[in-house]
Parts: sequence; structure tokens; C-alpha cells
Amino acid sequence: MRVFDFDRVSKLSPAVPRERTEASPCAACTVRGMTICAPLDNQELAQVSAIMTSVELTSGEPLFDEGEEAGNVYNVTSGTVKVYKLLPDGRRQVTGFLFPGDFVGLARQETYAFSAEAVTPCLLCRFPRSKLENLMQRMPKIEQRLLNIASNELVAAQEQMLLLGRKTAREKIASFLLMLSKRARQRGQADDPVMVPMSRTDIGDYLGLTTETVSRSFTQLKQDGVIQLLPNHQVKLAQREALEDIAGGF
Amino acid sequence: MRVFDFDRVSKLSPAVPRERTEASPCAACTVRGMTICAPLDNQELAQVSAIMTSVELTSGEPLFDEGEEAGNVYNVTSGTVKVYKLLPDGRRQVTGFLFPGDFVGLARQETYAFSAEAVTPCLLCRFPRSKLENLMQRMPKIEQRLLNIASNELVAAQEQMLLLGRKTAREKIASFLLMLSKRARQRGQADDPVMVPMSRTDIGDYLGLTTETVSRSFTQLKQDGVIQLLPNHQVKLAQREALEDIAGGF
DNA sequence: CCATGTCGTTGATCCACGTCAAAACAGCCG
DNA sequence: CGGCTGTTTTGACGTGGATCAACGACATGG
Repeated sequence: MRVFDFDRVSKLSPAVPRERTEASPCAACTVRGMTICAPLDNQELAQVSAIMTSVELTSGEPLFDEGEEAGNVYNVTSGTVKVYKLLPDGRRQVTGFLFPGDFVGLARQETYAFSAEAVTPCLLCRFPRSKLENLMQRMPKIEQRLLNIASNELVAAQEQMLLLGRKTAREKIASFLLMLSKRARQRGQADDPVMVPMSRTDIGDYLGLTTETVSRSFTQLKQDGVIQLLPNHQVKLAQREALEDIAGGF
Repeated sequence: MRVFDFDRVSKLSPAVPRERTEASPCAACTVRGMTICAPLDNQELAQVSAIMTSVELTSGEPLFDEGEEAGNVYNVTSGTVKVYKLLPDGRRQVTGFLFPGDFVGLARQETYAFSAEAVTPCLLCRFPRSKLENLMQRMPKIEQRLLNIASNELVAAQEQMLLLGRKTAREKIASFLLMLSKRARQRGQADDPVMVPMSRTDIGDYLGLTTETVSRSFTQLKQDGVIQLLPNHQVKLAQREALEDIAGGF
């Protein structure tokens, strides 16, 4: 596929708390290093924060639906969001999970190409698309950042196609757990007992499986001693090496 | 997923032959309207064409391999290219087919995230990445165009995930034929007897199926009178409406 | 025009995962 | 603490597509 990256500005770095003295709500943002705001200086940040509003979602609350007019873009600051597409008969494909620092954007059309919904209670930054576009005219750094984000997503999308088209249920679950672990680490969070906040149904819809098969694959990996299922939606990666071999198709 | 589009510059338009008088090889480019070069004026085009070299590939010839250093990006000007990822045991996922006007780019890493190979004899424009980056500094229009391209690809990637994760073999084949038809139309080519230049194996690797299942699904659609299999890799969409219903999961 | 390799089609069988059903469990509130 | 509700797990069974195996249909070159 045709991924690209001309971003020389900023590499993805673990989020570190920032302490600032200005009044901007972005000043204390703990995930700025991973967001669209990463390359901005304080003055630019103030301009961006001026058009931003906060959004709070409870578990299961929709953010927007596929086909709706795409008026806003978002940045997740806390919680987990899922984005998905539906077939007319209700079959669902979750195309991604979004964590703090992740960007929820939109298609080139004037309508969203997918639905987005909170998996856990969430906090997001909302930017009206038109206003952000104006801002981008004056700040090409944002455009570069977006291209960089899009490139990363494209690489991830291809990886997911390989998973969906060619991996077994066991391999899919192993890959999924490692993906969660890696992304938690990138956010500066614990990467070993991995938080798995989403339901079996959501996982199945993400991996192209049923809940029953997801559950059975977890059980099987547990019985093989590769993982341990802990309380509170946590999973211990008891044998990370083995899990990586399974995920990679060895 | 987090797609985005801030491109107000150029909408995708059917490729029309252009007649120009300058010496630039791009002057006569028949697919310029769809490429990265679309928004450029003649003077800019000359600068871009100065760093461009032509590449010719025979059927089955590799363009580059996953993991290789990503030194160049390409634009397909004629022929069909496939891009794919492999698992260690040889399982293959074709993540895309590229036609004239399509861009073959790269990941944010310094290495390609996938392999690319000619399906038919091909002609491509090659751009050294570093030189194009320099050019982009001076021509933000190219950057905007790339973001636009990346956004479109992200939408397509999500559609493909829905297909891979949730559609039946029959629905996959129907969707595939309609995709080929639509893209041919966008290029200004015949969209009804649709050209299907790739092998059953390639189609299977794109749709997450085996060659046998691809063949059986074609036969089934033919027997249902929805399509006709013509010589020379062509397929007639005898009942486009019905095909669209099947593809959409109705 | 036939020999030869590649690709596509068809048939028979198998199995990973889906489906259907029910039990076990986990929150949650009264 | 116990009943209620939704989620996860487990079990029994069915099936769509994979696998294995011929066979037919083209292209290509001698």
C-alpha cells in the first residue's frame, strides 16, 4: 500500500506530564507528546486551545455515527474509544481502538466513514473541523503532524489486514494482546499486566471472530501457560516470547 | 479509525490526456490528474520531473521488498502493481492493487512495511525520497496532496477490514469486482466489462480466501447470471444492482 | 501444430470456527 | 446479603471455506 512519511518534526515519544504556567487547559495535558499538538510552541498551543472544547462520554455513549456530517475531530485524553463499521444485517467490524493521545479524525467526504463510541468513560478534546482547517493554513506543522499520524495508521491498517485475512484465532488473540501492551508502553503505562477494557464482543468484532472463539482462545492460551487472566480486565503476559512467536505465525 | 482530510485543493477527477509543449516527460502524462502532481503548475512540475526517473517492470518483477531500505517512492503510470505482506510460513496478504495514477509510498520507518511487485508489465515514476522531501518544503501543495491521498487510503483500508473480517466469500468477490469497476471508471477506463489482470491466487490473497474458493465463487456468480466470465481477463457485470446488493451484505 | 508449463476449475473430504444452548460468574442495587 | 442483569465461559453440534487431488484450458515456444 501507499504509505508515506515526510515528518521530520517529531517522533512518537512516551507521554510525560508537562507543567506549564499559562492558563490554557492544554498546559497540563499529559498526552500532548503523542497528539496533534506535539509540535506546537506555547503561542500556537494557545490558538489551538482557543477553538477546543472538552467532551465527556460515559461507557457505551456514541461520539458520532457513520454517515453523519463530519463537523468535528477529536483527540482522546482519557478512556478508550472504539470505531467501527456495520453491515445492513448488523455484522460489525471494529476498525480500531483509540487510547489517550490518539486522534479521531474523518474522511475526505463531508460525512464520517465510521461510527465512534466510548468503551469506558472518556474525556476528549473536540476541534471544529473548519476552525482547525483555518489554523492549519497558518501552521503547516499541524499538517505535517497529521500526515505523520495518517502514515502510522496506514501501516497499522496493513498489519490488521494481514491479521484479519491470514491469521488463526490463536494468532489473532496473541497479536491483539501484544498490540495493547505495546501501545500502553508508548503511553508510558504499564505494559505487562495489560489492561483489556473492552468486551469479548468488541474484541471479536475487531479480530473477525465470535465472542465464543475469543473466549476459547483466551482459555487455551491460559492453559498453555502463555498468559494469565487477572481480575479487573487485566491480562498477565506470562511468556511474552512465546506470545510473540504465536502472534508472528512461527 | 482516525482519518482526516484538510485538502481543499483538488478533488479526484477522471484522468484526461494532457497536451503540453514543454519538454518535460510529465507534460504528456495521462494520469496526472490523479497523482501527487495534480495540484502543481508547469514550473513546479518541471522541478518535480527533474528529480524523477522512469522505471519499467515486467510481469512478476519485484519493485521492492518489505524490510528493504525505503529510498524511493513511486507513481504508477501504466500496468498493475500488487503490494503485500508475508508471514514466516509463506501465508500472504495482498494489502492493495495499484493502477495508473496510484502512489506507492512508504512508512515512517526507514524501511518498507510491505513488498511491491508488478502484476502486469508496468511503467512507474520513481522519486528519491530525500529529494522529494526537499521539494515538499517549498511546495506545501504536495504535502496537502499526500495527506489527501493518505486519507483516502485509510477509508479504503477500513472498508477492506470490514470485508476481511465480516463478509462471506461471495460478498468478498462481489465487492472486489465492484471496486475494480469503480477504480477503472475513475481512471476514465471502461467500467463494465471490467479488466481483472491479477491471478486467482492474488485475488485470494487480497480477499483472505484460497484460489479454489475464489474460483468457486466466480462460478457461482456466473451461474446465478450476475456476472459473465469473458476471455482476456475480463468480467461482464451482467446485473450490477444484484452485485451491489451482494457486496453490501443485503 | 504439438509439447509443456502455468493457471483455473471442479470434486471429495476435513476441520477451524460459527452457531445454538446453557451454565458460571460478576457487578450492582435494594 | 441475595436477587437481577449482563457478560463470560463451556459444551455439543453444524458448516463455510480450506485442503488435497485430478483434470481442463490456455498461453508460449519450439
